[in-house]
Amino acid sequence: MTKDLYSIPDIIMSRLPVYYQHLKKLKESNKTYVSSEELAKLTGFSSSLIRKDLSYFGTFGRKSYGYDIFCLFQQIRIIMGFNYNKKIILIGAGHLGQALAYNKGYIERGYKLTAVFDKNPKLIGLVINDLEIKSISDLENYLSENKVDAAILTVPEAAAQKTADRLVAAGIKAIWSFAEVPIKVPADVLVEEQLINEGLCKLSVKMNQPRINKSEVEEDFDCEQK
Amino acid sequence: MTKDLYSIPDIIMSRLPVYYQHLKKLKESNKTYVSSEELAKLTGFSSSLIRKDLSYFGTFGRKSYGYDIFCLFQQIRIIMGFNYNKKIILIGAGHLGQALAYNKGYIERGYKLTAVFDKNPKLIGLVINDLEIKSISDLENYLSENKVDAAILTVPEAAAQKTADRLVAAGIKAIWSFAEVPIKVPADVLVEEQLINEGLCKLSVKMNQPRINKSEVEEDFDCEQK
DNA sequence: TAGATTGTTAATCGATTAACAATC
DNA sequence: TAGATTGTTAATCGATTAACAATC
Repeated sequence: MTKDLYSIPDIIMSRLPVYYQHLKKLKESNKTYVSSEELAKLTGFSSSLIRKDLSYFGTFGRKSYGYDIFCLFQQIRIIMGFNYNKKIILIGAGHLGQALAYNKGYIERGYKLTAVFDKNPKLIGLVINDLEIKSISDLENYLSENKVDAAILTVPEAAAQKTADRLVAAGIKAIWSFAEVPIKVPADVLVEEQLINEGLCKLSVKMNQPRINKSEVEEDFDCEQK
Repeated sequence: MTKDLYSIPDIIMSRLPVYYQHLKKLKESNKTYVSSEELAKLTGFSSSLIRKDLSYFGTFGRKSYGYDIFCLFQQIRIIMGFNYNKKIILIGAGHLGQALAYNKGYIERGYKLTAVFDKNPKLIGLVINDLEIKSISDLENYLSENKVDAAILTVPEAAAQKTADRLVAAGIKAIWSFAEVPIKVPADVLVEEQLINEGLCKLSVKMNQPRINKSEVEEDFDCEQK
């Protein structure tokens, strides 16, 4: 029996992509079941935590067998909304934008990239991954004629807020933003800020731990308040 | 007085990039101080949590003024290790790899991108962002002659593990992996998995909430155990 | 001074773990 | 059957919040 999925806490939601990734991999193996202990080894979460998490989604476990890999995978897809078709557009066809135009992750997550926009006349008209780059001046027109669920924002920092404002004004309710600068939107619009360099930060923090432990920090730093 | 920085919990560490991003922005304004209440509005964290977090790093706050923006910014840079110079290389010059070669985030975080490698003969020799793409067969040779602190892994999924193994064998201790597949490394090697499509997942989950709340889920799904 | 805001403590809240009965 | 492993409860652990004295 499935519990009220609406009540699944954020922290569990944040582990879903990790389960998804590993189950996808497991699905390709010839195994049918996976135990919480095996998932623990793969994910780094404790087996106890995994059993607790999974119990939110229903009862896929069979005592002494483990979890049905395929069922679990399907259910996580449903909770994450991957089984629901969504249209997404890309604003900004610079280096990162182009890489995202070639991203293979859309389909399996239920997204279809339907249009790419840019401001640069040199890019407009070029075709990337079968999509012709449209002029950003056509944005409002396009959105009035096509139902679009979300937009990817990969414009330069300076243009990010203005472009987001245009998207919101044109009715977009979800933005995946790669702008390094935080953007402001009304409360009914979802923004997912993808700090692309966050991984670089985390790596740096971890590489830094041994040095910080030797506490050369205070010496380096002469900005303390008295 | 600064506490033992080594003991800063992961959860606080994970908020550092957010503080960093907002302080960087604030630094450009003409303000000298920012209050925990203002930071709360910007970050979405509670002012109480922010004061608690910041108290770990030292005493930058002045009662009735707030926090010295520049000092706080500097200290967070130190904790994240941005003031320490690191060399990084890029393996895989496909669409995403090229976008990362043009990424402007390295310098301010103390990284310098020093080499780009690829397997594809059509790419080898091309210059992207002033770096000539080298053959992956030169990897070991390059690493034996150059001190490198970290590697960015943007090779296709199928090559990810093997390439990671080569990097580890050649002495690399930190990998920023964009492979969609989890990679295995020895315990003394740091891996930061950047699930590029995680933002897409999060967006999807949030867009899905209203529908899930109407609980069409159980009907959709006929994979339950009996 | 009066108002503002920190730094910190204690209280609360929530998440994780340990343990084990149930059972395949 | 005996061994394995879930699902769940209670105990623990850790993180967040509320509150307020200190003080600029």
